[in-house]
Amino acid sequence: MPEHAYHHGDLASALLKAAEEELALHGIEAFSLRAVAKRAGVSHGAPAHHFKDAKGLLTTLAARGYERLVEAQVSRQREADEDPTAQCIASGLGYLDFARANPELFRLMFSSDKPRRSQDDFARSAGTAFANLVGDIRNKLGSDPYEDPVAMKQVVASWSIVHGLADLLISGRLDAPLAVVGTEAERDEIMSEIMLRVLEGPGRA
Amino acid sequence: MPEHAYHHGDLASALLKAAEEELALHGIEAFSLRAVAKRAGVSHGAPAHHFKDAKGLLTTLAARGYERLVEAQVSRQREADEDPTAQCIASGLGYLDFARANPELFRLMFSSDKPRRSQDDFARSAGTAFANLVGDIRNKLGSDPYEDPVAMKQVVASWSIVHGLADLLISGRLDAPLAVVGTEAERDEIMSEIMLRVLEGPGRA
DNA sequence: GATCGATCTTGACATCGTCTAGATCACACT
DNA sequence: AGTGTGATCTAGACGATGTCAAGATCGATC
Repeated sequence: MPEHAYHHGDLASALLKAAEEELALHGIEAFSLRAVAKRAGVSHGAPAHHFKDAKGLLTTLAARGYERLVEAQVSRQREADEDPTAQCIASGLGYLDFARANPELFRLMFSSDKPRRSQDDFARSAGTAFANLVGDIRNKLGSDPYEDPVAMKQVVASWSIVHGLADLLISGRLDAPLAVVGTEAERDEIMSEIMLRVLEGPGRA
Repeated sequence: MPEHAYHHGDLASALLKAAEEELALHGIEAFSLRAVAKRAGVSHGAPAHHFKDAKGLLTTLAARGYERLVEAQVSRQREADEDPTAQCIASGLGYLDFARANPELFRLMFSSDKPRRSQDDFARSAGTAFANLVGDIRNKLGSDPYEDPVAMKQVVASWSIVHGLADLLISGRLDAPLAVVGTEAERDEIMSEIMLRVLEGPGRA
């Protein structure tokens, strides 16, 4: 394999890899397409042939992110009890795992308008991630959220508590409040208990 | 008052006003300092004398945002029952009001690293907002979160559910799930019930 | 073995944030 | 009252950015 093949062979994935490294290093707000090209060892105009523009590249990167988000959730679910409630909690913990491991990618996926949400790969990946959440809630409640408004409200509530925890966590805003927490297991325990409050549904009060 | 005074008189606040308009129009990711200067009717170099750089301007803008966030919360609290739990709910609804009314400013405040969080005005304003939350929880639980870990956990949980709802709301991700919701009162009712689950603390399950 | 399309390079352009030097004005001091 | 001094704003420059257009290079196919 020549050191500098004119045709890279698999520049698309090389660019995605370089883009993620750049993203993790400098964040979405300092993201530079030219820096990505340089990191991949190609000229600044090369990416245009594989991704229409910077948004195209970032959209696909975000789409891959949703796939890995689901993987992180499923990974937790495999280790958890098969009880529907435990599965929901595990899914939430996986969501937090992913956010903590890939904070800038998480921001790109949820708090940026660079990705084109209507683009095929993004819509599909984000769609399956949401479908999984809906499925978990259906398993727990025994009713389809698309038919039962109460179940859909549970979807909204569950997503919101997990997403809120994730977003505040990666922005460092829970550092001080959670300063006491020592081990990771302790943190998981706290997060689980908080998510459980929402999962238990409307209180009797 | 001359049409074009060489010395503007109050350029600092004129720039903040122009910056907020630009922010609301194009979002933080397409924010341009030169566009702000043009909107304020001054040269592109003028802002530098009042704010060190773009981050300086955006930091102060975010700081003002926190003050208005608190105002929105207090406004809801005044209309609510004086019961501590109702006050917490009202504060959350004010948080949602603010996010929906100023989505891009909200993003700047919580999901951007442009603001310098250590800058005086930002730290102070954000600190007050957080202190209010801590105060509301203390009123409800009767114990100081800074001394009682259980109360601090309640702070984390309450902030997270409200913030998660707000962030997902302004990104449009709850549009489909909440499509059924008709009136604003209905939406408030749903949001209140969800927040109440977290406020009621650990379930008995 | 020539051709054609896909891939990549190179250079150009407008726009961006920031720096510097200079113009202009308000205000205080003599 | 006149002067100058500092604060305020303008104007031009620089490097960096995303995107576009034109050209060079390679692989595959006929």
